[in-house]
This record gives sequence, structure tokens and C-alpha cells, in this order.
Amino acid sequence: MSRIGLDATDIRILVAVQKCGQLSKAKLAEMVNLSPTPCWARLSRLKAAGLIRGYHADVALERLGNFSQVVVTVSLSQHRKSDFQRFEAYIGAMTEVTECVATGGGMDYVLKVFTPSLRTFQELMEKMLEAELGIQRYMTYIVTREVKSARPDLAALMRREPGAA
Amino acid sequence: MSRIGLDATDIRILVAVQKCGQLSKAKLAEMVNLSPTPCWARLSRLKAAGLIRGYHADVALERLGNFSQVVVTVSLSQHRKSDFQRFEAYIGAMTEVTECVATGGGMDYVLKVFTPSLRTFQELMEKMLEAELGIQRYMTYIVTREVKSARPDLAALMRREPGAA
DNA sequence: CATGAAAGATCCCGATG
DNA sequence: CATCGGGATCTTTCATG
Repeated sequence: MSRIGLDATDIRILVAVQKCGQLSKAKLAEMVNLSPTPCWARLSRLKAAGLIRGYHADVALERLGNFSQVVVTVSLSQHRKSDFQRFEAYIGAMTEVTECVATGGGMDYVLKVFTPSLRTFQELMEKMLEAELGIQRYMTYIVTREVKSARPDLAALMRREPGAA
Repeated sequence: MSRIGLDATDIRILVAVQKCGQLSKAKLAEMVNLSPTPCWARLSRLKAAGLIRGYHADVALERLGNFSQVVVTVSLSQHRKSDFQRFEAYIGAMTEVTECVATGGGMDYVLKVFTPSLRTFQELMEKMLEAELGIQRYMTYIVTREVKSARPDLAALMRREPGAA
């Protein structure tokens, strides 16, 4: 949690583990041009600082079945704090919603829903509407193809962001 | 690439590594109620079958700086195969675009863009329009808050998907 | 699939220059 | 920060039941 200044080496470490989460500490050190010991110390600091939330395998879902993805935009009819909280609590509990962002001051939401089938998706939306979440309007965009899925380019982002936390 | 039948144990392994990518093989075996040896063999099969694309650290970007996320929807003015290909090639080369899906038969795209600032985002969009990609219309949704970010619930998805690949 | 075992690599953490 | 250890742990691959 402590505020620490990140130098170029720290960034390189983050880039490396983001790309290859199972690298051995020795190879990671080699990759960032550092000897193992200080590299390990830095990695520990980064983890302790909460900059590394965890490690996850990237599972090829498309090989597990023909699942349905839908992008849904939602606007609420009222914009009291309690309206947002109620909606977000509901969304937070839906395991099928994998992403949700608030846009334009919280007036609208964009979410991505992952279900076994479109039928399941429809049932989910019906339940959602019955839950009286104050949804004014929603639009669904059925995903027909995944064109791209990548991680943010950390190195590029930091290149023009000198005042890091 | 080979087609293999996945049983409940395989799914448990995938769920486990998806959640904890750095688990030691011993602890993974314990977690899925298997002894280390067959667990290791299964994991190898899953990897060889292309079901595990890789492992990645989840870096807390919001602690690295105040970056800007924007959701962009795009529709193309024409729908020839070459139009899609040109657009997708351009998107594929943009490191700032972290996600892109085609919706409704490829007529529209929804993408997520990650930039150091909104100014950078605007410059990016200008360049994109100058590139003559046949964009008819686009809408931007500036992300003001990340409400949720989760991985698909593999176990739930497979529960009602008996005919797996 | 469980167990046991063994060579090799890795991890974590010291101490030193 | 680099290097050198060293004991504990983990990995990977053998057997065998």
C-alpha cells in the first residue's frame, strides 16, 4: 500500500510478469537485466504495494464450448446514489457479468455478459428487469466474433506518465 | 489441438489455475482432490490441447497512473469482406485497443481503448479517421469508473454445456 | 489413480564486495 | 546492485500396487 517510486526496471518487471506469469525468478531477472536477488526484492515490493493482484491462467474458453457473449449498455431512470448502489450490487453478484464500467458520470453502464447460450442470457435479462433496478433502457449487442483480446501495454502507458503513484 | 473429453476433474483444474496461476503443482493437486502425479499429467494434456494459452500477472493499472479507458462502438459504411479485414488489421495493430468484438454479423464493432489520457485518445481517433477505414459512425463512451472486472465462471459455464469440444 | 522415490532445479534469504 | 552460498521446497519422471 505504501507509495513507492517506480523506475524503469520496476516497469520492466511488471511488463514481464504480465506477459509471462509463470517465469522462474531466475529467468525473470535475466529478462529485466538484473541479478536474481534484487529482482526478487523488487518483485516482493511490487506485490506488497498491491501492484500485482494475482496470477491467472488464460483459459481458451472458445475451445470449451459455444458460449455466448453479449455487450449490454444500460441507463438508469434515476441517478440517486442509492440507484447506482442497487444496480451495482446486483451486477456484482451476477457471475455471468465479467465486466462492467460506468460511463459519462455514471449515467450509463457498459457490461459484458458471458452465458452458455443466448437463451440463458435472455432469462438473465428477464430476471434483471424483474428485480426493479430502475433500468430505463438497455441495448444488447450480441458478440458474433472476438476480434482482439489483449492486455494493456504497460510500457507504452508509462512512457508518457511520469507522475506515477 | 486434439479433441479430448473433459471430465469434472479437468474442469476443476482449469478453474483452479484460472483463479491461482502460480499454484505449485502439489497444492494444485491437493486443491482438485488428486494426487500430484495424475494431476500433473492432466495439466500437461490440457496445455497440449491448447486449453491453457498462458499465464499472466494481473497488474493493478489504476495504481500506476490515471489512465483513460473509452468504450467505442463503430459501424462501417460498407460490409465487404475487405472492409472488415482492413478495419480489423488496423485495430489489431493498435496496442491501445485492448478488446474488440464484432457484433450483429460484423456490422458493428465494440472496442475498449486504453490510453494515458483523453487527449491521447482523441489523437488516436483522429488518426484512425484519417486512415480511411470506411468508418460510417462511431460513438465513444468514456469510462468514469470500473465497477467490475472478473473472469468467466468456468464451472458455471460448463455446468450446462455437456457437449464440450 | 495412489504411493514412493530420486535427480535436478528453484526458491528464499542470508553474507559479502 | 552483483555474486556466492545453502537448506528447504518444488518439479518432473521414474518405478510399483
